[in-house]
Amino acid sequence: MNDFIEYLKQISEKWRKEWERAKLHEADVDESKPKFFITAAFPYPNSPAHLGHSRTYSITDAYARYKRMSGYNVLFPMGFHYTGTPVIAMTERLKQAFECLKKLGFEDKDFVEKVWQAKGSSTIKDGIRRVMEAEGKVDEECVEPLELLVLFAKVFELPIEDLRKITDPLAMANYFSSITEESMKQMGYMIDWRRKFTTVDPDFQKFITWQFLKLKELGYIERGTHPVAWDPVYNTPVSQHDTKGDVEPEIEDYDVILFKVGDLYLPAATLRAETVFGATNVWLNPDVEYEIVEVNGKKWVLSPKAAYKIKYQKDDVKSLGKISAKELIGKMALNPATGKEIPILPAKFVDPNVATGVVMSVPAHAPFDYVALMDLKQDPQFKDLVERIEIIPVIEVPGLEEPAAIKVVKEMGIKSQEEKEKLEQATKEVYSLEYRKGRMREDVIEKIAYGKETKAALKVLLAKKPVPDARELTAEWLKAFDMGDVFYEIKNGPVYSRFGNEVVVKVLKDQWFINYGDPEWKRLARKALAQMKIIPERFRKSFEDTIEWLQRRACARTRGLGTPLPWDKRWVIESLSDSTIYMAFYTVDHILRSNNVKAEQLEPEVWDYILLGKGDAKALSEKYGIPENVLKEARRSFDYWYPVDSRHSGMDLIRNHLTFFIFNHAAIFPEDKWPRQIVVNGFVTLEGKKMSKSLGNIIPITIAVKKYSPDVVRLTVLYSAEIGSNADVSTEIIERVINNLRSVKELVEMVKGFDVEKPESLPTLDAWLLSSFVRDVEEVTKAMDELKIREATNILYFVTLNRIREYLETLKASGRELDQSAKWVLRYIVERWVKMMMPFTPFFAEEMWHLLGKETFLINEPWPIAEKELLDPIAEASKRFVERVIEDIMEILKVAKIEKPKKVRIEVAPKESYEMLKMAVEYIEQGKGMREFMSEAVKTFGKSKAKELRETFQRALGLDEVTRQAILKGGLDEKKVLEEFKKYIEEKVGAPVEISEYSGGKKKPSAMKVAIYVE
RNA sequence: GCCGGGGUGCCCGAGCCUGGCCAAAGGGGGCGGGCUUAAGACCCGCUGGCGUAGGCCUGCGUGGGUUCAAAUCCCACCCCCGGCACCA
Repeated sequence: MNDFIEYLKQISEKWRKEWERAKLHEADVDESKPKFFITAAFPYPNSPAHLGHSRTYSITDAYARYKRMSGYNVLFPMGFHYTGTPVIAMTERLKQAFECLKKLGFEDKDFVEKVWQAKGSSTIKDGIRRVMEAEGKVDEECVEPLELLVLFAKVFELPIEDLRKITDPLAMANYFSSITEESMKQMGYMIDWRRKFTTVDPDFQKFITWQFLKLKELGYIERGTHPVAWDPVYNTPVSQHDTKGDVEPEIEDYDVILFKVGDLYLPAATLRAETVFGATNVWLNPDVEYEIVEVNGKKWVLSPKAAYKIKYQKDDVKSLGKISAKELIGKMALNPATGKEIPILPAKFVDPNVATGVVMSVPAHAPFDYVALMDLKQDPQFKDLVERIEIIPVIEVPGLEEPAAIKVVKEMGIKSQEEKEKLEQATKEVYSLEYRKGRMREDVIEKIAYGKETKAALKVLLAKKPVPDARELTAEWLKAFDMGDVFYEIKNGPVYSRFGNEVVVKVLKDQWFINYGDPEWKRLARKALAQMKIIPERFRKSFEDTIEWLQRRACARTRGLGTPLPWDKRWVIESLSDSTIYMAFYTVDHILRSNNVKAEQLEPEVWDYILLGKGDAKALSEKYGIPENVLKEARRSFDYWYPVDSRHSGMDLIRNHLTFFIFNHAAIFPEDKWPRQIVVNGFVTLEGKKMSKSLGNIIPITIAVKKYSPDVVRLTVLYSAEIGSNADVSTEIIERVINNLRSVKELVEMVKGFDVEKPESLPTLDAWLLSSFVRDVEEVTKAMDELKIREATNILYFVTLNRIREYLETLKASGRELDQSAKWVLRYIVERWVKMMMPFTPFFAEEMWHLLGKETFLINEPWPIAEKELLDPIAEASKRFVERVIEDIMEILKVAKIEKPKKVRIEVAPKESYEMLKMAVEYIEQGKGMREFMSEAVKTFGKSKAKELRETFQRALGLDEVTRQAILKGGLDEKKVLEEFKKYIEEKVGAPVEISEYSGGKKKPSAMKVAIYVE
């Protein structure tokens, strides 16, 4: 096995050189051919590319190669995404790692080795902790940065000397992009590397500048106040690609309701403002030292965490000191909604880390509150207070007598607030029930302490209203008289930025946004999507939902590499915003660069000309000093290659990048330049497990290639799963792939010397093989058109291979040699078969092609055509028929317990039986039923045959399509076929076989169903 | 609750779009045999039940339906997974 892998690696290096020398992957404008522009999402060079990347790129490449062989002029380019936090955060962590080593006095290589040993089968972090403990140098802050160092050194096998050199972003990006580029070349991707660029190249930045000026001109850029997820240390907004674990931070707004106590306010945070009418008390966590903070001129009591968070959300926040919860508990607070005084009580379930750390208590509708109150009844200090509390139901649900919270708590048998899990489940139930079916009770309003006018107004607004409406109204009403406010919280928190800091919500005053919420823009995006092909189609809905869901999106950062915002250079355009139409850049950059066009010359007007065809080349040439022909060539190139015909990426990018891609194209380009197709693929898992940094089970492409060869890696990821689902790479599949490639090679070596004329006619066996192969060609082609790559590879590397093996075995068992016919058929098939392997295992296919004596580059050969005239349903049906006869004989032997048969006699049906069957098939093919068939057939064959006719029709119904075709074409001469395969049958059955016409025995054969006698 | 995916034999997993070569590909595991001093690798056979003649029965989440014929099409339901909504 190792020898074979060595062989595969060797041929891959050989052909890589040959291809590069021949500039085989460079694509230029060629008006004589239809073009196909295919792109895959470019990577962030913050680590070397791994198997997960290789899936997207291998799919893209296989498709590119298929299209090229199908007659298209195919352009497949690649670049590198240097922008933003992904790269910079990695350098920060690496820097920290080296500082940690120094601080803790570890020697780098020695440390890494020790960790790797200590790790065992657990996580890298555990390994680090073990080593730290063993050496008595524990520093939790250092665990994470050091994890990265170990990952790079051991999993990615990068020399530590190299790592020391790449602690600034540009150096790191350059280093990893060159490794990734090399691995892509090793994998044989058909990339036109002349067009490579990075997102910090000056000319690219000018292109992005143009794009943003366009967006601004169109009114899609806004400046405004908006809550954003924020790294409080690095002072920069964060989104999915800026967080650890790529979590999109979600912002949730709590309504804050101010309960007055003396000159202080308790800001209770709630998601259910409408229940304030049923608030019976306010909860504080008795163990927390609260802080008094001045917000908008009022003194709010907040948990320490909330006091910290609110500084990012409000102006003029002043800390005024501390107050322990105990000082407030027992006092009365004013419920602003009802005008009634309610007590402040202690509750441990109140989490000071969530929202304000102050909660209002609505026992009728919140299980936590209800249970906490019941608990308090046991407390002598609060017993009296609690017993005076009257539970006030605010919401009614049809069919429910009791308030929902109480009912659910009773049903679930919850006894104390310690039963957190149960309570959370109860809460879920109550809320979803009341949200969907609940309405505000009329009597709620009666109980409030305000005057007639207020009551009347509230009654009109709230009584009998559905919960969602009432919620909004209540919150608005409270805000209107300064008793309500908003507090933002990270909903899926805690979320950490890539720098390692806990993300907070910041209300940004002058942030720049792209407004994907613009209705006109949304309309264009919908239209663009509607015209686009989405593969697999079932993801279309996700795109539609994302288009609807997208709103304003912060598009600038204060940190990281990238293009400054053209009108406000303090900001850098963030990574998901500068990568939406960059495919256009590939169509022209090598032209501009090879003609020495400088970034300074690439002013917006120039881009207007190149990308939109606006303006006059001659005038622009004079103005900016770019030769006119260069401008024209760039314009022509863009116009030729654009739009993008197929865009490839992983499915995690649907909700951001891919949808932004649609939006931005729709905004900037005319309709005929909108993308044509998006192809989305799933992830790669290893032996059923997600690849993860912490486990260190990531396989970089470079290492996989070293271990298994490029073709094996490619075929494995391509074959593992169909495009839309996750692909599991396992040694099991890898081994099968290797074995099959080896078998293919053996066949090619056998066939390479076959050089014979096409024979006059083919034996049935050969005609069967040939015909089946033609069907394979047809199916593989169809599968590739639909990007069913698993299906295509399955047919080629497994089905076809097995059939050829079967053919050879049958040939041998029939006592035939590799005669002219066999040689011709095998040669015919193997040549085309090898061709079709080009998209999936290009190096291997190329080598096989040349083994066959060919001298052209296979990628320049046309994709095989399924030659329909070679289809032979009679041969296919005959082969099946023979197999069926053998099966039947074996079955008889088994059932009759005959171990060593002396002789097998087969009798075939008389002609008449065939005529009946043919007639039956004709009727079935015309969609006619048994009744029609019988009435006509009885006339032809006579009434005495009625029973046989009925049976024939039944049998015909069960026949497969190919056999039916064969019968319509005249059917098979069963006797002849059996004679032809006699030796083979004898070999299989282990006894001499005798074939004859029906001789009137007790078993009556019929068409396609022989009579068998075993002696 | 909404949207999407899924439930297949001891296990994994294809098939379902386009109904019939489907007792259901391919693996894995198990059993038996070959090769070998032996193990491993490799090769062959068996692996739902019954059956002394190629047959019958049961079967692809559950229950119905369409059809000459359903794993495949339609309806309803149950369960699992992902996303969203919702939830102190």
